[in-house]
Amino acid sequence: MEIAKSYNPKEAEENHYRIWEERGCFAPEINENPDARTFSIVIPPPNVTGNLHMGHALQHTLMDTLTRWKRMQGFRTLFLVGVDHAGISTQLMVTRQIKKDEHKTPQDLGREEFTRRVWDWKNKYGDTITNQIRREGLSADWTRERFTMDESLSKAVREVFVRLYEENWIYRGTRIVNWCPKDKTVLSDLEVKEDKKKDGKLYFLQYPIANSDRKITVATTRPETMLGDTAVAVNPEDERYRDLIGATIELPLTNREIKIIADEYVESEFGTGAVKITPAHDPNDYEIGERHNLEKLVVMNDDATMNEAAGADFAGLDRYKARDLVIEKFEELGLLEKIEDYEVVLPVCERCKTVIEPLLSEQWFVKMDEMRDLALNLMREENSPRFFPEVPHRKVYTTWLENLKDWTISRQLWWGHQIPAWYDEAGNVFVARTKEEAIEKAGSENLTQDQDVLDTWFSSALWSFSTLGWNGEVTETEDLRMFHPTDVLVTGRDIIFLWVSRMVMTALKFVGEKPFSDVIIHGTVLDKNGQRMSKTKNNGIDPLDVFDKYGVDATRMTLADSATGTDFAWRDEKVESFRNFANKIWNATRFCLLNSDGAQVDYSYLNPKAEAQEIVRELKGELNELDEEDEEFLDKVDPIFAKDNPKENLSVADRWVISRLNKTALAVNKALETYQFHEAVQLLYHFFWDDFCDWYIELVKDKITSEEPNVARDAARSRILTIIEQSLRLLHPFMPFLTEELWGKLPNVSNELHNAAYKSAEQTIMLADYPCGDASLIDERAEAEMQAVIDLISKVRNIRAEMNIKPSDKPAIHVAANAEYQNIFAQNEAQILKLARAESLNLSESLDVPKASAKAVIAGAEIAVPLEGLIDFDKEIARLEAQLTKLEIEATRLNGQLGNANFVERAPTEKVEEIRNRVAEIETQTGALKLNLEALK
RNA sequence: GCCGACUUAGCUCAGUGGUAGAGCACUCGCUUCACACGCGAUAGGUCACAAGUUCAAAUCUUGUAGUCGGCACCA
Repeated sequence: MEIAKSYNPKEAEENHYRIWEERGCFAPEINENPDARTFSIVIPPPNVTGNLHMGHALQHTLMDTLTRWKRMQGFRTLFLVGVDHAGISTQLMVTRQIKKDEHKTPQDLGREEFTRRVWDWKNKYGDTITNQIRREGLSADWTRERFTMDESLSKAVREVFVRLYEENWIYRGTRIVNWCPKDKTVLSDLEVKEDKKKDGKLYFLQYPIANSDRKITVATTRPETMLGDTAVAVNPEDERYRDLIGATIELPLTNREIKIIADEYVESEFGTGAVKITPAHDPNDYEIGERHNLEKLVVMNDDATMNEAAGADFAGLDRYKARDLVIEKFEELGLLEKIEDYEVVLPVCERCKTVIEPLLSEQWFVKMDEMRDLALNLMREENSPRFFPEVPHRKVYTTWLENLKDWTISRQLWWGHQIPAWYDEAGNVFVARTKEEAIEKAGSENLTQDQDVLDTWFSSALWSFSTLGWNGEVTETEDLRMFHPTDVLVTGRDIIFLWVSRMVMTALKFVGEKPFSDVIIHGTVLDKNGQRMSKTKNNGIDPLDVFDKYGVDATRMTLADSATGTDFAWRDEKVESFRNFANKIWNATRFCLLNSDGAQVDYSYLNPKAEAQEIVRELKGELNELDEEDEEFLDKVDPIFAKDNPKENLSVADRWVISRLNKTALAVNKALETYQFHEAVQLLYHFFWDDFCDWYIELVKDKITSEEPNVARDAARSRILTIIEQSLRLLHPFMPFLTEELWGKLPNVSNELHNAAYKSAEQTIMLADYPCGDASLIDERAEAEMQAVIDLISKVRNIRAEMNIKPSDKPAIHVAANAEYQNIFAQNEAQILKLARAESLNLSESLDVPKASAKAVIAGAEIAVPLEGLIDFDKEIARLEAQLTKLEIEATRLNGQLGNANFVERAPTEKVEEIRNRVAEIETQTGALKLNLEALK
């Protein structure tokens, strides 16, 4: 067989994905079992404008690993993918492009033409990220791919809006909102981030009191807003100002007069204890304004320039120019008391980083109190969703819900779901699913639709069920019945509020059930210095580059190897080690294939009992009353499993590796059940590399490379191939491409190895049965015996290395042990001689060797390697003393424990017994070492 | 201000009451017929610090220091 010397990921990645998709392997319909349990997962929809980043790669790896694992277990799986329309980002991107190409603004084109252009852009470039997702190997059902602007999903959005409005859970109102003057749209609280500015200033402005020569000083970080002041507030308890309450201020730079009012909100200790109140430009001032019936004077335009209400001197000025001018004028008037340096925290737009302007405006809101209670009750009553890791996310989630404010859902954009509200000429609002319905409600055809669109997250909130066909008109579909609630959501911390919580609320409200059972919150991939990756820092690592350099499988392993929920610093060395692992798997398989004549993949080489059970099943048809015909039945089975049957005739090493394999399979499944991906990765890595490659292959190498065909050789070859086949299946959810590539090269693999649900599908490892591990094949005795052999070989190798014995020199090995251990070593003599590179193995009850021997002790045996003329006595003494010291330190500690009456009395008896045994073992070994040392001195 | 997490080998990280682990890097030795992306053998840690609970603490409790995150406030 031709097989390359090293693994080339590119070829495998290009071929297999296309084939899997073409054959429909990703679609749940591939599962033929009508009673199959289902497993479903929906992707957190990335932005249609987006590019794949490491966070996606991590998230997608975890989702796909779970999906592939469940699929192999025979679940009817759905991994649903799609993208969202990313209102602001997409509109900005297309706006920029039109400006560049045609020197036009969206307004020049008009709404209809502009949205057409956005669709053009989407159709042309919108599949960038989905193609990148294919590259990752995600086993997603592309026939069910969704987009938040799809007709049915849009219909769902309108339906939800109308119903919430009808129940008064959506309302329109005038509030202080977060306004981005660059994007010219309102933003929800969650889309506003903070930016610390060390070089901020606090300005102290003096306001003259009317009919008096007194002044009151207010402190502010935004002097320009004083043009919109409609009061100054002080704390009613503040002695300094008590007599001024109710006094009139002649507001400088304006010809307005404002009052001094008293409000508990003001903290006397802060600043001057007097606060200028600008109800139209500050959320707290707005509250005070409401309490005191203050005028709400808007002095800014939507682009953060001052408007006419700010006065002729200021109208048209940018907010920062206006600030300078206000200060200049105050200085001229002698009313600028001082300017202090002050660290300010500015709210900025998450996307464009422009400083947010709090602005009084009319918007649509979702009232969150009842919505919130739906989610809180679900958590209280069913502890759902379950967060992984539970700490801290469960608490963060519930605390956030408890303090939730109403959600601003309108956006001043053209790209998105236009709000289904129409106005008649009198300004009356009619919320309806369609214009026709609105006309009917209004009794008039002269209606104009609300110009705004809905927050993208409003449509994402419906993702778990709108993607499965729910749109208000259609509320029951086969997909909903089968796949909703989904099983697990995998997402990042930053999206718990924006998306996770809102999906919970809307699913409960509209489908009457939770959207998912479990939520995995994965960690953040940091750069190698532990810094967050960001465009501004330009320290991002492009997953596509990593795929090119190390392969997709190695990248997936690297990502899956991070502890669930924990941030980790990206290290190229780590991907490299998994690239090496992939190559190791490739070469181990290659080696076995180069020696595979006469061999076949056959699970009964690992588990003869399974074959016996299979025969039992087959014979059951003939032997209806099995119990009564035991003797006759056993006669039929026994000859097949006679002692000379190669499937039955297992060596210690065979039983050892089979035990290790099954322990690994059991533990991997257990780890995946609790989303401990890194645990599974570590188990597979160490089983395959350490147990299987470093020991088992080496132990059976002579046998399987034998030129001469015989039953024992072919059995060994079959066994090793079968272990590889099992390992590839175990690894497949993590390393889909490599495992598929190799699996297809093994002799006698076919769709017969598929899970029962996929028997008639074309052969592929992704539909093979996932090994669940067989506890009955765990053989502790074989593991203990094999450990003794490994220890013996390791000690001899150690002696060889320390004593600088040339590889070509083959010393004799003398071992003193009891009959049981002698027997174990005798059974493995050939392997011991080969792996320790020794001439002979001499077993006896006690050692009788020349003084010039290197010695070692292991549990149950003493080892000596005679090294006439080769031994360096000083070095040997140092070696033995090092071993002795190690053991004595341990003995001191353990004897200390045993000497403690409280320990012996209170610790569990097994523990005490264990330590006594260990002390006895150490005594034997130290005794031997001391005698050896004596002999050398 | 409130809540929370983290601190373990040179680096990146596992490890929730019973002998401190991995990968990488380091040191030494190997062109051993699958693999130098390899094989073999070493070395390396007061588990941040302090007190407490316990027969027993990296692990539980409290405090301290440092790092980071979320929320709130920010005149």
